[in-house]
Amino acid sequence: MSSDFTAGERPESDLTARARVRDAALTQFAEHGFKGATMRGIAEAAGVSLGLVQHHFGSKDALREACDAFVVEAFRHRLTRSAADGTLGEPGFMADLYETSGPLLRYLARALVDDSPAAATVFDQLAAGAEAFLSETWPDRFPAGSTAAREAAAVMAAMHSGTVVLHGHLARRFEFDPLDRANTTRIGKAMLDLYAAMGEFATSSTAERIRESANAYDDPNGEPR
Amino acid sequence: MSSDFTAGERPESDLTARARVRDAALTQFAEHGFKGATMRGIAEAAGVSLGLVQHHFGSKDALREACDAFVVEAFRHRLTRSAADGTLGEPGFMADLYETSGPLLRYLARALVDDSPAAATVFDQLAAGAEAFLSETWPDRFPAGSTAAREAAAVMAAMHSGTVVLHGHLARRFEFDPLDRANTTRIGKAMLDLYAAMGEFATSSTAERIRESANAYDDPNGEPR
DNA sequence: TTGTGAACAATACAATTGTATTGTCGTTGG
DNA sequence: CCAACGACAATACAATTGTATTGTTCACAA
Repeated sequence: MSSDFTAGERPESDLTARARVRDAALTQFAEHGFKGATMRGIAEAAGVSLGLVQHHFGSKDALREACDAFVVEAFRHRLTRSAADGTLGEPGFMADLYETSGPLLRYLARALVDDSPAAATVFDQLAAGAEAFLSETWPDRFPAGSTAAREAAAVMAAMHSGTVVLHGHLARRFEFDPLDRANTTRIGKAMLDLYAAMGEFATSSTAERIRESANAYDDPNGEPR
Repeated sequence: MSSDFTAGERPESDLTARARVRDAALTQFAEHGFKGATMRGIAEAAGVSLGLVQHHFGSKDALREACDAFVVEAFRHRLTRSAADGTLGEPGFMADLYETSGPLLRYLARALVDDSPAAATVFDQLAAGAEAFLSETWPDRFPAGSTAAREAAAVMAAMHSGTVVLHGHLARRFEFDPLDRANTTRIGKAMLDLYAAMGEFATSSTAERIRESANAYDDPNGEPR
């Protein structure tokens, strides 16, 4: 509640010990995974004793739940705000997120592949936001509540999350320091270029052939429903 | 070398014990992560003793390296083949991959976020394939060897990998069993629909405004170089 | 003042886990 | 025939790790 983890620089010392432990846990979980992170490692990173970590959170599972709740709340804030001004569908949204709250996103990336319930919640919110964006922008193609909108939004959420979860590999290919700011906008621009090109591909005859072969796979008899 | 892990059904019993241990390790590592998986769990899943796992692979790290090498080789095969017939850029490629070699992909998904060297190799091959696809399809927009091609390809690799790494969440939103075949094609079709729509967005005036604001961020002075 | 409880630390303990050691059995090469 | 070697198993061992226990300090209310 009272951590400025999401806002750029943090004093690191004026935080309550409990908040410092939670922040350290977020980083350790993100870096080594839930199993890989240790209570003692978290305590050391937070500059407190092992006993204090237990005193405030009880168990390792409870600590994870606290981290999950914190991340869910932080992203809910962020997502509702971006959904309000309609920037959620923009390709730069994810890159921007990574800039302002790196540790949070790295934790979320881990949680997404460990499929913790918190990650599912955030992903669902992301997909819901994407669905709203698609339905508002193209009401004809993605009617609100349609499965077309729902499925396209899910894919959009997965693909855009991919640029976050795989941010390390992306950075290696871009040849810049993954922690360096002012470089994440290049990812957003590359996404726009890619979308522009692949948009043509998706409406080409080649793509149409792919769609048909996919239909044939879904329905081998080729009969109309 | 002699495992048909990548080909649909596997007899599970006519494999050499060493291969069965490797296959079990792939599944266990994919399911619980490297730290979370245990030697004893792998031995039990393979139906052998703990001692045999050590006898064949020496240590847990060596076992991971063996898994890495196997996965890299399997994907190299698959990618070079798909690059040959030009299907690598098609949105259904990833979904198709998931169908035919699910355990392999789940292992790769874990490796990608644990950033093992093997995952980096596969991702680089994926990005290289995507770059070739882009440069061949749009030589004007993505000239071979240009940074535009390189960066767009990296983003494409990350986004498409996202549909694999986050396949569990995708399946939850699609409301079908992630292990069920004949459903992954719907992901490919949704990707085409999304690309078609976002392609228009990427060429809209809104996107152009985004590009400009990104440029301003890169170069606050706005001065020409 | 006193005592009550929270913040914080140090230690003890049992379970897990990777690895080393030792042993058995079947095959194979001389 | 037998020695050697690899496949395979059982056990032992030390290190790590989560958690329980106990103790200390200090603020604050009665």
